[in-house]
Amino acid sequence: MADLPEKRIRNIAELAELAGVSPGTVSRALSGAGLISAKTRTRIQELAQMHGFTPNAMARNLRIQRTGAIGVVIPLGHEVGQHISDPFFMTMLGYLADALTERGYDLLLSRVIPQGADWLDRIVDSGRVDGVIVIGQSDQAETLDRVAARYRPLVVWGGHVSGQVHCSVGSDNLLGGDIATTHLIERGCRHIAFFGDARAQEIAQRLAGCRAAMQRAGIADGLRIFPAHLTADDAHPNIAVFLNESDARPQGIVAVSDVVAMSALHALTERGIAVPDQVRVIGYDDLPIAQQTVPRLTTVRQDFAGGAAHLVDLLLRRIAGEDPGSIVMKPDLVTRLST
Amino acid sequence: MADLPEKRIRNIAELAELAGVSPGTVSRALSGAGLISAKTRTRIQELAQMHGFTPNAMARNLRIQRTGAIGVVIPLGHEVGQHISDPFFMTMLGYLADALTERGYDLLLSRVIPQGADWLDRIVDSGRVDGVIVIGQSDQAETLDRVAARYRPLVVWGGHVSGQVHCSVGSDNLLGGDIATTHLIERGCRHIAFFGDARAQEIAQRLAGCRAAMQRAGIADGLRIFPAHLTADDAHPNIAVFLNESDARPQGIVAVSDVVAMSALHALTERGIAVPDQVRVIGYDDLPIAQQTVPRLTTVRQDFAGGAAHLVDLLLRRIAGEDPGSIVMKPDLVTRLST
DNA sequence: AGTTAATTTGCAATCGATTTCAATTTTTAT
DNA sequence: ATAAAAATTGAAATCGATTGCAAATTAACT
Repeated sequence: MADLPEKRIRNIAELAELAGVSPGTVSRALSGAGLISAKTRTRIQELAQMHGFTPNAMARNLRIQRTGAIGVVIPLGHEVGQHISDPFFMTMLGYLADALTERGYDLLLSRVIPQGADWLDRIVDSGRVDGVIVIGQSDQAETLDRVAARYRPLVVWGGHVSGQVHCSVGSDNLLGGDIATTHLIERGCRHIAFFGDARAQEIAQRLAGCRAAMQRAGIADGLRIFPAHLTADDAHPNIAVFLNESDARPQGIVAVSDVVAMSALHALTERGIAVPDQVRVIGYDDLPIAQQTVPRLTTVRQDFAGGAAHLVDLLLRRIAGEDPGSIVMKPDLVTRLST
Repeated sequence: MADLPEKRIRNIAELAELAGVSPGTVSRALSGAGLISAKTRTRIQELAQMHGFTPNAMARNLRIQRTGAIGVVIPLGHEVGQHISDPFFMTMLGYLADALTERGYDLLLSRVIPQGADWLDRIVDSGRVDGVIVIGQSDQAETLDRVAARYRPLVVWGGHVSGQVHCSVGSDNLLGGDIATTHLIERGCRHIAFFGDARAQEIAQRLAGCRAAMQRAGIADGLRIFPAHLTADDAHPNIAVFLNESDARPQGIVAVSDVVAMSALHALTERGIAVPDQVRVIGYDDLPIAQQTVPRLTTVRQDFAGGAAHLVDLLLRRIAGEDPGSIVMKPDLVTRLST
């Protein structure tokens, strides 16, 4: 009777029959803890293993009323119609996937173009996830606040503003913008260009930090703003146009991300403008690519690993019924060769 | 009776009671098609909308025996212990997410370090997905074949070898390696270095193409191989070491990805070696960053958008019971300034 | 109007695992 | 050896939506 083609076990009841016990006992044996004798437990577990049987996840989910999955949402926001190729998302997603897997959750990915009022409601009410992490606030602060008011297991990667309803984890963007700008000022820049689309909340905060630093240095009117988009393909030509138009070329550029900074570096190099000698460039994020640019990029570092861990931690605590507040982390300056 | 705080509708039965019909009727009304009169259908749909009711997805899944989710697996393979920051994955993931969403499926993301024999079995048998897409074969061809033999809704992004059991979509890596190498040869290179870890199947194929091209040109012994890892952070220092050690500096570098090419560019630039004048560099993939390097990167283009569409298409056809074969796409040469 | 055909609707079984409560077995103590 | 306590096991209800079949309603046709 060695290994005849035994018929496949499809559910707990069949395994129970095979083992000569009740379905309830099999359930207890396979679901880890529970009141059951050690011998039957191991006997049934071995039987299950031998038949390659795994209890049906859907039935389990229905019964215990949880899906075991967390929705991770990447809103394309003000970038409508563009593909996100930013390594930022992959970096964040990677850390989140690790943190969630470690806690026994699956990751359900949604990329959405937030339009209409109910893009987030649809995800939250889908009944397919136990909680939702939104990566980036984009220009959707109201929507986030509205949904957060009625749906508790929701956390957002992004900045914090006073009075905000939703729970967020992110670095201090105001401080980050300030750090970047102050660094350029210390390097002697008095005309500075800010590259970034301030419609997104986090970016507006960085711009505010930038303004504050300029003001403090008494050179508030040395600031020019260029609303660069975030995608690499898009940023570059626009930046080229900007550098051509620009009557007074800036001495320093505060870029809203490493990707935008990279575009700027590229546009500058192409024109034969030396970095950092003629123009200094500072990025934001400190993604792996920041070490690969020529020259290597000075940037404001965000702790993604820590941030992802916090996101997951806060979310699980919210699922458990607690009500933890937002977290604001301090960004660091990483000095390399572009300034 | 305007909008009193009506008690929340939790399931189809409650809605049915409220509407004065049976649960079955409500189900038919909400699930689109079915035998039901137009009036009751709209009446019940409006009622549902007004109460913000969505039928429970888990119960539905259990009953109709499908999850509505597709598992997308990123195996870290021979890159054990490293974080994948390669924009390649985000690019692919983005296209897949779009294609799946369009077809009404969710995307369940898993990043796994393939170890032990059953990493893929666990995902496939989890009962949480209706099918699985694996991004990249890494060095796991046997595992993929073994699982594919028993689990039909499985497709893999990667190369095709004759006799392969699993269904794959990818570009012709042999041809791609050949194209890249031939291009360098045409530019006058006779000493060529291949940067890539040939333990991964796809990369081994590219290397074979590279060899073939060298052979054809009668310069088979001008090839040196450097097993660069794929992650940007890792590649660079190793490449630096290689360039130092290398007794005879290559005239051309075939990099296994744009990210590795970028590292090579960086290492070369840092040493003051001019690209393309002293060393020519060609990448692979044609990711957005290939246009952002200095100098802009010549590369072998893979059609990710088309590939993702094919992956999803083949998978859904397999789920439907068909048995479509693998797809091999032709890669293109994109000539820019690094060669 | 009367009869048959065509639509709608309701009833109840079903998907598969979990879990309460009661019944049974085993263990412990006297 | 016997009673009481503790530990296992089984029976059956439950999670919430779907769907085959039968009943009831409406439409169609002569």
